[in-house]
Amino acid sequence: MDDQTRMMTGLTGLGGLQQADVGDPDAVRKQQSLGQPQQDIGDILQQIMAITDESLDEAQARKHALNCHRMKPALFSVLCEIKEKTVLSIRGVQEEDPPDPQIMRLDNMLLAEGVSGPEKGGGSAAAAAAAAAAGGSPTDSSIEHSDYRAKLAQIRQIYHSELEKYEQACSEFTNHVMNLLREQSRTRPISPKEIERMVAIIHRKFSSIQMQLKQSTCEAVMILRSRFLDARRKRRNFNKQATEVLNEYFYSHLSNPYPSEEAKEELAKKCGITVSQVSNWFGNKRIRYKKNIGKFQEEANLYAVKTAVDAANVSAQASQANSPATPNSGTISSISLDPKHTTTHYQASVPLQTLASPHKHSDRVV
DNA sequence: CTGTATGATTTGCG
DNA sequence: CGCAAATCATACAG
Repeated sequence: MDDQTRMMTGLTGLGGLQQADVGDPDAVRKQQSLGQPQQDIGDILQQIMAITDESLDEAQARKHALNCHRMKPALFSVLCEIKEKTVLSIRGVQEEDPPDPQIMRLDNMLLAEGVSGPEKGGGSAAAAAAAAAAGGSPTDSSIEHSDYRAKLAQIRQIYHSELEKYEQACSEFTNHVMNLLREQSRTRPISPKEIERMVAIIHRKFSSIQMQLKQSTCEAVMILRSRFLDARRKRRNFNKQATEVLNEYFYSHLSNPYPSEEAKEELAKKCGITVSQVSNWFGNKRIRYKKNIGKFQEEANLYAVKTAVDAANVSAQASQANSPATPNSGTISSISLDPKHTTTHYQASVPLQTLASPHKHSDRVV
């Protein structure tokens, strides 16, 4: 590597150890017997350089010979020292670790989508995460579309298994490299810092791979999401019975067609739809009714009759013929918009009718 | 294919 | 956050 050559030149430069009689294998023995350290060192270095050109067996033998050389420990320590310095300087130069904003964004998104969060956290966790992530995704907390969930779960599973795979591969590889380096450190000067650096490099590489994984997971989620939204736009009409139930409620509460949360839940259950669908329905219904009451006249009469029949069935309280007040009794109405009108009286303060229509109580009175 | 009905979404307000 | 209003995009009837 780069370090190695630098180290070598550094060393030779340091000691001025260039030798004339290089390349002669027999030189070692001659020099050894002569006991000239400088020559020794130069020669040893030369031999080290030459090792790559030798056959494996020869190289092995040479290596062993060098290892047993009496100068070896000293030379080794010098090399280590130099290496330490170079590695340190390299480290100093290229050590910067800014928390990548890109990866942070990906993390946040995955968390918000409930992909990387706690297992099967459910809508609440996802919503909370979304809220925390400030992204403010319009996550409907009551998404019950199992398709979407199933696919999201699938993505999550793939994501996690891949992540695990990478993590495992990373640690395996790191271990491998560390073992290798440790092994080599007996014959080659390797400082702990260098190992550390190597590990850091490996981790960086692997985390970049992980980022790619996160990126593509995000993309998959986005695609799924958009497709899901499209699918939601591909609406299906509610079945007849559901609209009937809804209409019944609407027209029997025409004076105050704002079902409470509980009422919505009940309606949703009865109709086999979600609470937000109930809310949508009432929102649409109110606005459309108000916009063109005439158009709904027939419908209104129809359900008014229905309600009247029901009311008659339930109780013979003729005293309040005016108010069809729901079977579940009046506790709810006080919650909604107009606290003032709790004091019995007529339903004069009706938002719908006040806004739109010349008061036509007649249709409601049956 | 066209017009209407209708569920869902967006926008803006309090 | 719940609602009104406007709007979108499809379903459905003719």
